[in-house]
Amino acid sequence: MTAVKKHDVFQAIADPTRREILYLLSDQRLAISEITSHFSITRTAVVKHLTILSEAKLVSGEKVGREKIYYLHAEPLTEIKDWLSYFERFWDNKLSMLKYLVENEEEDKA
Amino acid sequence: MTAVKKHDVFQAIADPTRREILYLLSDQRLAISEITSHFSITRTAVVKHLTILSEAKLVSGEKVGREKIYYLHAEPLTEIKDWLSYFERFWDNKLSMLKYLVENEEEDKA
DNA sequence: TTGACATGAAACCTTTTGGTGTTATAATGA
DNA sequence: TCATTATAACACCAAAAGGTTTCATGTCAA
Repeated sequence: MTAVKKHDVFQAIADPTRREILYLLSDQRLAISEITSHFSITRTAVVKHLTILSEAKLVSGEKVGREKIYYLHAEPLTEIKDWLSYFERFWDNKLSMLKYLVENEEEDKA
Repeated sequence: MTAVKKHDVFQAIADPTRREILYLLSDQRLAISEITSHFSITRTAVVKHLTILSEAKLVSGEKVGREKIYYLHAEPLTEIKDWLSYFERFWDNKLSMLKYLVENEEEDKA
């Protein structure tokens, strides 16, 4: 898919297959063929998804014998969490927002 | 880009321009041309980004006179927050994880 | 009514995505 | 040693992403 460093963590989680891979690796370390067995796509396609996840530093692979074992590295997801935190006030403060609107409405009446 | 409903919220936030648009709209409602003035891309490209954001229900547009005013609708971002919450244990529990590892190491020594 | 402004819509272009298939190489196990 | 297993490394492909340009249409303000 790609050669150099390109994909960031936002792009990495954009694909449902990649999100599923992250979920699989949250429980256990898995070889490429084991990951592939969970999907209906080819091993080659899985490897490309793993490459993108690697570029985003979300997974790492380690060669063990003839297998390559992948494992989760969740820390980069904090970047998304941080980005999200800015927008949290727009749903967390729904009640205070409503309160504010009601108060202003009463001022209009007065 | 697309006609029918296709893009989900994960795809919508994958693009940095779209994330910037969401940020712009968090302060104020803006017309298409006003949004465009913040970027170095054409109005047409901005409209396509707005369409994708609309499909993900993250923004809505309202025609006012000859302008089309867009505004933020942040609630769908909770889907990302919820997804993220599953992985939070992998960075929040770093200290407990370390504690666990140290304890196991001592057991190995014994 | 006439421009200037704001948008809509279509056609087109290039690069990236998400897949496939094939071939080659390395480790395993009987 | 030999067939099997697990990957790596390519080449190839259709469709989607992200842009652009061009032209048409609706609206506001004189």
